[in-house]
Amino acid sequence: MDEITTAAPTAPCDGTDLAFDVFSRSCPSRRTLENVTGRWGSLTLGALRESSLRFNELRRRVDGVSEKMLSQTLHALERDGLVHREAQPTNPPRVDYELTPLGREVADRLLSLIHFVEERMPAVLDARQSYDAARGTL
Amino acid sequence: MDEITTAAPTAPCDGTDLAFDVFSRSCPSRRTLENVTGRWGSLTLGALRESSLRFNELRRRVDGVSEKMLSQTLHALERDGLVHREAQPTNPPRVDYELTPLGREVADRLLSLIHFVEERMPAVLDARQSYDAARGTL
DNA sequence: CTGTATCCTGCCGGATACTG
DNA sequence: CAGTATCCGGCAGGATACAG
Repeated sequence: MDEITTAAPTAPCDGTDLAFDVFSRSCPSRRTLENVTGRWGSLTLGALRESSLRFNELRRRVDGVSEKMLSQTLHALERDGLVHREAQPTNPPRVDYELTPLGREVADRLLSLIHFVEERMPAVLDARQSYDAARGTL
Repeated sequence: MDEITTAAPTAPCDGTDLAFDVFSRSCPSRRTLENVTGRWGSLTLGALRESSLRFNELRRRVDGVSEKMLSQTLHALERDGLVHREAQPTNPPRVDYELTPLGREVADRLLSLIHFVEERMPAVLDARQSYDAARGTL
């Protein structure tokens, strides 16, 4: 079933008292951070912050995601307690995905970042031009 | 040189007036978001927010990153105008990396997310146990 | 509609060696 | 120290087919 099993070896983290320091390899928080900030995780959480959505609504909103990756992403986020899956046993089946309270707090911080990046894209694009121009004339 | 050249095809984004909507494929902001939130990008920005660092200091701080990936990550972030590279022509060479003002604003939002995730890891770990337990008994 | 199972490929990224 | 060049294995992830 192609899991994203975390499999922290034995030690949760380093011997420090910063219990979940994401900077150390083999700390479970790093994996969660990757689930959250990853290519599809960030967009999925962002989309769900706006409203709860069904599977195919999500697929359309997160432009470019495949069925497989969306399914995988949702499972990982559900497992981490950030997304709640609400299945209605109707026919045809209807499944809604919504953020948990914890997921909402994560998504808020994520969206703050996302919106900031979108807002400042002109500056980023300028920086790229300067950088590429400087490179070109070397 | 194994670039991370963005190469937006022609259209910057979708035909919408949301100029840089990260949710649409082939919008440059999505690539920048990936540079920022990616596996190594997020940790690199997080580390540099605390203090400016030299190449090998960064390598040690961002536990697990290879020379190649750190180099690549730094180039991408520098190109996007988030990181400034200060090389001193001494011998042995000394190069310091520091955030630009824009990079600092991005890193602040990123660290808000990172710290929140670290802080809530116990809840995440609990959620995982419940999820896995429920799966196991199916 | 909401997914899972399978196959297959590209490229991510680690290891290693080398340069200034 | 601060990187670049090269090789190459593994896995992310897309396409497709199928199931409930």
